[in-house]
Amino acid sequence: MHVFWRKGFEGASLNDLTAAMGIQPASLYQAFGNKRALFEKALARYLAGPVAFVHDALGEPTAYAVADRTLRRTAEFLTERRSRHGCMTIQAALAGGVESEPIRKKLIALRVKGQNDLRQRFERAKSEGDLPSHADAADLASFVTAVYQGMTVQAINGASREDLLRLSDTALRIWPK
Amino acid sequence: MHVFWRKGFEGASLNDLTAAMGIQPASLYQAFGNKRALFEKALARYLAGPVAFVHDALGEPTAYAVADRTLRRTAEFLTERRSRHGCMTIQAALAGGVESEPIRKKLIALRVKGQNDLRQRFERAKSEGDLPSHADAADLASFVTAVYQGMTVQAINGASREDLLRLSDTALRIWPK
DNA sequence: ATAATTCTTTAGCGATCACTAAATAATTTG
DNA sequence: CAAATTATTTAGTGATCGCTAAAGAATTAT
Repeated sequence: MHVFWRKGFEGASLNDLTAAMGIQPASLYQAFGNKRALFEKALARYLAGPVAFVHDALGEPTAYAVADRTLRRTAEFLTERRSRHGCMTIQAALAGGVESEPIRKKLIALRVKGQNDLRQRFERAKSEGDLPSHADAADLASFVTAVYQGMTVQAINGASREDLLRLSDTALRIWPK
Repeated sequence: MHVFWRKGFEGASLNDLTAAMGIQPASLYQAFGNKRALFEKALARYLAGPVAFVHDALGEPTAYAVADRTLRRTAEFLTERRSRHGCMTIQAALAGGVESEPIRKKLIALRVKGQNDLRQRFERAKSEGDLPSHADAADLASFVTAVYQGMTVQAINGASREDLLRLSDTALRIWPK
């Protein structure tokens, strides 16, 4: 997971992977089938572990709390030592050759799903009167997601935790009252 | 430029490049030296052409107009057919192996510079009374940049021009008056 | 026109890519 | 315990990677 996280799908060679796992190529293939299947296992582990907070944040009581918690935790997460090189779902395969296209499509679906989850949560917030009726759930979801994604790039650029937390605060100033 | 733009630095093979240019590998090396030098030429052309509007927008008379123009033109740019696969400065080399590290560093420097240019423009706006004194130029620059970067990811995800223009509008609601 | 120079092609370099057959070692089963 | 199964290592596969020497073709300079 860490090798794919740092180097991306194409950038992580089998040599990198087997060295990190302390096994030989044939063992890797016997256990996982191929590089893509291994990546998907690693991705599942990544989603269930390091970035589970994104899903957890949906449980906050209000839409604002959801957005606030998501962005704040993201800022903290991206400035942990292990994730200074960004978010795996974004940078593991943004661009690449044809052989990584299935991976790119999978990551796109994942990102779209995250944005949809947020939209649905905000729609619920509207029906609960927690967001004003003039607020647009899809727009807010797109916005929070964009800030989240921009944070990843800026973390790779070397931004500090304070930088990203301030970015989070700035972004939340748009919140409809 | 288009091959690197679509596939990234590592994802673009010499075969892809020579095929697109209609020449043989040895001609490419005689003309450019190596793959990295060719990438840097293509990157320079990209900056001077397709995304020159980012620099141009700094010439707008007010800070708000700068931000508005930047985000709006970005939304339009990212939904042109040729750039549906994102912005080259972001996705050409976010992650990768050690051999692409100089490219990644170059792109990081470029993104940081863009953010700095924006910050300086906003500082000028403060001194011109065009932004309130309580506004933080660095925070606004980080914010506009993050939205710009998030837009790129969402364009790759398949967002429509209307989606991105609404995102631009939503983001500008934070603007300090 | 001839010589010098530049560019392009042909052909192939060593290295690394993802991946695997066959043999060996370890473990589990009866 | 022996037999069957599973896992690991050894040693390599063909394909592709970025790149280049040498020869031929085109262009430029004299």
